[in-house]
Amino acid sequence: MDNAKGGSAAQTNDHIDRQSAHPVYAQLADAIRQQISEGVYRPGDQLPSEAMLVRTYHVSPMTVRRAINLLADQEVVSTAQGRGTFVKQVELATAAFDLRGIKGLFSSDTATTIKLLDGRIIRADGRTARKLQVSQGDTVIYIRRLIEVDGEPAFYHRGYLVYDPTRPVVESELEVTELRCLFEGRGSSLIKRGELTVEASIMNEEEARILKISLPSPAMLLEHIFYDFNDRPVSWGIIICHAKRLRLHTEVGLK
Amino acid sequence: MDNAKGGSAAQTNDHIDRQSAHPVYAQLADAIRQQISEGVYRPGDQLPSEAMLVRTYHVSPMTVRRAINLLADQEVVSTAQGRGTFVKQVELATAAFDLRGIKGLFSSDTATTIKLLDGRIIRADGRTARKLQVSQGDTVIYIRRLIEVDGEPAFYHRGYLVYDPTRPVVESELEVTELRCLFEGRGSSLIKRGELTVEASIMNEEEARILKISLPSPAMLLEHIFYDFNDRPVSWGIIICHAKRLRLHTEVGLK
DNA sequence: AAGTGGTCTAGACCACTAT
DNA sequence: TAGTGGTCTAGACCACTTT
Repeated sequence: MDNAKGGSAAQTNDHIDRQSAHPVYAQLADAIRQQISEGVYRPGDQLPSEAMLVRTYHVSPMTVRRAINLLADQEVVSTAQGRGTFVKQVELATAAFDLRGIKGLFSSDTATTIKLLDGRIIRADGRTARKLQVSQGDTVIYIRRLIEVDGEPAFYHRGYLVYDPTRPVVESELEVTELRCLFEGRGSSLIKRGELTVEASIMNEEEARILKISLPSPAMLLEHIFYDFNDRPVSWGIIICHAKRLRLHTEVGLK
Repeated sequence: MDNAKGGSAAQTNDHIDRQSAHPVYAQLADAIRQQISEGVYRPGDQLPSEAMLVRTYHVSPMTVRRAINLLADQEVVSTAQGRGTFVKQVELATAAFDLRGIKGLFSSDTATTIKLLDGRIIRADGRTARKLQVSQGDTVIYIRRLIEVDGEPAFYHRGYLVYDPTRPVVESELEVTELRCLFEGRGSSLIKRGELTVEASIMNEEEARILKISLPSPAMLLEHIFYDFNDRPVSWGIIICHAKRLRLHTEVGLK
């Protein structure tokens, strides 16, 4: 408005498109992220104050706030009350690996089948009893599954479920429950939370035979345990696969 | 206000404390999360509408919005324009493992030392040349480090840095740069982004000797590559450790 | 005292979904 | 058409940091 005179100062960066389907706060966040990526603002640098951004981009304080919050959530900037907003340096510790790769195996058009190798009632040994918070010797359901991808054995799953006489388990259920559904987010609504641990391992003879892999072979081991809404364990188990099947990859910093 | 009559209907959940240092939006998010955790709202259930929450908790629409956004970011609920807000089911694929455990080794009071085993200029082999985007045979800096925790060998790091004649590397720098700093978030401000890959492996003879581990041994392998603000590779390397040193753990769902 | 981020209001308007 | 989430405004007030 007030730059009628001295026209040459036209900025190239205050182009917020009000007509766009892309929200203003996201456009603003993108604009700032872009400038960081281009090196306009370097790690450690202070960003323009929120008031300044309000004037520069002609948006309301709340909108600027939201854009900054977005960048802060993404670890791109950090804010300090009373001091300012600063560009963050790359921090390895915040790198996060996810299991979206595995999800693809189930949800997409990949030919993934789950074979039930074994499913029977056994008595819990010490380890299983501890994990499922039952007494040693109590009956639990033991299942072994083989997940095949494109006709090749890929994942070998051994799991233990608490045996609930009031809710008998149908065998056909076992084949799909708890794995495909959990990865797709259609998990049983009985499950409130779970814990996952990933660890490197060396495949043993049985695992190698089932997965048709020659020894010795590095393996990735995924242990999982799920709890219901009473915080009681529901199931515990281990998924094992060849190291190459479960490579965790992530990126830090800006693209 | 309008519940002066029929007093018995006093809710136990509309207790937003305006005096608290805990922001209202966070208190509201906590209250909703708590009710989900208690089973008041089950996975798949629809939450009260935002307008309803405004009336129930006597806060402004923006504040409700922010609370819901928080829960949506945390994968606790999902929103659908025109339909409503719904409680999410546990989804394994969104589980994210981070490296905060490693950070603790460096930043805390743990006795962690970094020993430079080797640091010299070599000619890049095919693999290194490809990773660092230089020509095969070009000079690169090769370093080997041993990270000891509480006097015990813990991580073995082999890295390659592009050799920049304009910015000679001091040996003492090598001992700390790029590792401690990167984990603590005080990484060189020259680095814009990086890629990390975690993979299971079996320790080879050299690695086992340096880490003082008997073979055979499962190992976790962390490959990393960093880029500068010109999107040119700066360094590439591999950190290897015993499987038990790098166990990735995470939780899904609600506590 | 001046400048910074942090929260919150009380609406308005829009886009989408159901009926 | 009514109800839902989604965005945005134009401030106000507060807490904190720096000078």
